[in-house]
Amino acid sequence: MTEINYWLMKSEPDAYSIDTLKNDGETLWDGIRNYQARNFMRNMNKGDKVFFYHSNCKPPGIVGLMEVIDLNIVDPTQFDKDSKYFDPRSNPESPRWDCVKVKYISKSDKILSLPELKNLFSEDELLVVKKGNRLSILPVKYHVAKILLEKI
DNA sequence: GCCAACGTTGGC
DNA sequence: GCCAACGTTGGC
Repeated sequence: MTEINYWLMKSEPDAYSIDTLKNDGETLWDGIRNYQARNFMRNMNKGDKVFFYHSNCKPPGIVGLMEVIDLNIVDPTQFDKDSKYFDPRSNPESPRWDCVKVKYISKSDKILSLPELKNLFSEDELLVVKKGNRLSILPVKYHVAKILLEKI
């Protein structure tokens, strides 16, 4: 019996938006080049739910929900010289970066904006409301996730 | 192992 | 555009 956990993953809508995911159906969450964020992905299980967060836009906030459907996938962009995520220090024998595959579940009727999230949760409850937090993948506590699921 | 310089993220 | 936060790099 594998535990279902909850996460939040950020993407700039100009780069990859909830609408793009809705259209694609599923996608590889590649291009993560931060060890902490990568390690969170390594802790994911199939069936985990992920809140999709639009960052670096107005307003930033949660815009939908997705689900983890595949694990431990070698990130192909690290070997692609034409990719902005190319990593010359990674090699195929021991890939440095991996990722998960997610599928679209739902898009919110209305964005749950960062100011609203700050009203609902403290920094300790939900890391994304913490000032200066740059991590693009964050765990979400169960009791927080339950509240979020009712609001998106 | 320390730390200064530098780069990136992302809200405002 | 500014800047706070903080990860990464490289010299020593």
